[in-house]
Amino acid sequence: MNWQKVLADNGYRVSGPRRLVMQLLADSVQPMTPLEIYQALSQSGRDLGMVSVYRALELLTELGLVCLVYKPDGSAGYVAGSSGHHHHILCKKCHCAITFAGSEDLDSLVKRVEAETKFRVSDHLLQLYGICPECQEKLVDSAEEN
Amino acid sequence: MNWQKVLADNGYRVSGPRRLVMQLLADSVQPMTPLEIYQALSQSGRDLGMVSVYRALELLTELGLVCLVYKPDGSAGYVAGSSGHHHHILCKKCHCAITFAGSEDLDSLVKRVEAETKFRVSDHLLQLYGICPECQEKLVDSAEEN
DNA sequence: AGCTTATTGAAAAATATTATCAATAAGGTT
DNA sequence: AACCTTATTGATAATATTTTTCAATAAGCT
Repeated sequence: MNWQKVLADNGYRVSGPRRLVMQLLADSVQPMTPLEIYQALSQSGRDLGMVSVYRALELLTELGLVCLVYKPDGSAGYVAGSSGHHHHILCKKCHCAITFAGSEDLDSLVKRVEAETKFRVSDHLLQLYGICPECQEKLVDSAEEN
Repeated sequence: MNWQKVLADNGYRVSGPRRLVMQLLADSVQPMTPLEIYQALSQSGRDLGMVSVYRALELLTELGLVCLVYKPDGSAGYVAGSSGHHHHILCKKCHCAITFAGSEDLDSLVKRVEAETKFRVSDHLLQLYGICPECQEKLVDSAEEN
């Protein structure tokens, strides 16, 4: 199911700005803020308003086509989102973000916390932070130079 | 280890605004935004500047005395933080937030993701969402009325 | 009580986000 | 392929949020 179809099936048009934002995020390995998105598109000659970036992001997020992720410093950015239950892992070095599938791995934790707190858990926010394979390589290389 | 001591031990003074913000958050069951904190304190007669709220929050967060949590709608708020490795669970009804201890529950998930992605994981962001015991009660009560 | 200097608060500046509304363009229809 | 309907855009203005600046204040030491 491609993103154009998701838009169409929900009664939305595949407009220029939406296409630009979606494609940019799909091509980017790093989460981007609204301003970064606007600047990247402007600089590559696309003419669109900041407002359209906000609106496109809002809609695409609502439809699950992009996700809001939190960087290690607490600031937020958008990434193209895969379908299904998933989470993100972010590299602290190069700031790339990739997804991993959600699974029943959290079940035992959720059960424990429900017992402890008497909450009924319905949902969660989970992100991992670390160093991506490429940046691990670079760290090894620079260590060898010494 | 009380919060005054943490401030002092790190070379900071226990000032009026810092005390007000810290005590307000300690008494609040819900995460609060800087603006909400400022308004709550102003309305209860305390005279302090918005800027001081921002500065106090920045410092207290840095020292681990308060935590930034993300509400279900994606907006953020501050809560008084307990010490040690912990996470938060938020109620979708009344928006109260309480902490639960972190543990090795995530280990198997982290191992799986490291194997899948070749990332080296160092850190994580985890929050749970659900319905707190009190709100579960209320839901039952209101159902009985019908 | 006095001294030193971290901290505050008011005001202004810089950023970020949202609302308004006429002009435009997407996608169906002929 | 031209036309019509209306969702969507973009320019501008209005709001809201966060940061900077710097003289005045007060926390904590002596």
